[in-house]
Amino acid sequence: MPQWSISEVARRVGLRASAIRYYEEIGILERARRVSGQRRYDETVLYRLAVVRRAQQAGFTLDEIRQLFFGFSQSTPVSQRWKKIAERKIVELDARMEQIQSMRKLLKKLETCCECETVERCGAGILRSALATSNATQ
Amino acid sequence: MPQWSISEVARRVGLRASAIRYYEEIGILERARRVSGQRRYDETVLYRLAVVRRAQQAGFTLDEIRQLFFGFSQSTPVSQRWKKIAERKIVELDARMEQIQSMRKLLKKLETCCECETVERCGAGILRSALATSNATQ
DNA sequence: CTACAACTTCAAGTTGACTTGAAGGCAAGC
DNA sequence: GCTTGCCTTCAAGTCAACTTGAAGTTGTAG
Repeated sequence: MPQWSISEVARRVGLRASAIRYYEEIGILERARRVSGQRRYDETVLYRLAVVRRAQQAGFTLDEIRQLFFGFSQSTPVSQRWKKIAERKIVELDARMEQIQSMRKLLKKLETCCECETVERCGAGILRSALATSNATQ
Repeated sequence: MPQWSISEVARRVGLRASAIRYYEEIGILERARRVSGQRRYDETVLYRLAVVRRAQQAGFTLDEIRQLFFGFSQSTPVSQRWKKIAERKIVELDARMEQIQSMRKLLKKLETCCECETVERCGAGILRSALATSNATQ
């Protein structure tokens, strides 16, 4: 069983030690055990941080991450609460994907055609398509 | 030709007036003409703000938006510079899409199966898949 | 003339996710 | 015993993207 210091963990996952301390402070990581005052970690922290990173990349806030993944460890097993949050989040993710898709199209179009010193024209297109697909977001 | 006040524009696009002033301040919007000190807009501002919103939803910072869309209006027509930024951005968007996909899968899996009081196990899965698909991001 | 709503500018505050800095603790090497 | 390096805590700073507040201006309605 390896016992890593905070800076070793930081190096392994590509974070700063300060970020890991911060995660502990806000409850994303549980309080690490200490050896003469210093934090010691084993490999489970790597997995936990992998989940955190993925979730962040997908647009979750740290608060949401704590709720979704670490909010109710012992009490609730899978729970309705979790399911609801997850479902809502999946809808959000789908929306984000569409937005990104549409931005990608716009970039591609501007990249190839392009009478695009008039970004306003593209804006008109966006407005039209936004109206066309109904006003989905917000 | 309609001439809107700042709060009318704000209402139409779903922003606060303060946000529109801020956009002018940082150069996302060009300085609006004034009638006795007050800003007046026509419809082109709607298009511009539509582009801005879409870009934001796709994860662009205001700084990037200014560079990409409004950074070099008169000087460069479509320019290499633009193309490079756009290409880089498209790659980024693709990466974001994949991350979101993978998060979606994770949520779905946790939602349906689920021996998931051990989020760490899922973390192990993520780490494996991250290694599998080569360490793409950062 | 006064009141009022809607605007103006400018400075300072807010939120999320950290980082940086100060002041100090502990173990290893010389 | 002293220096060095890595660690600790706690408070304050940073950045983006705005928002809020204060103090003042303008045009209209009564």
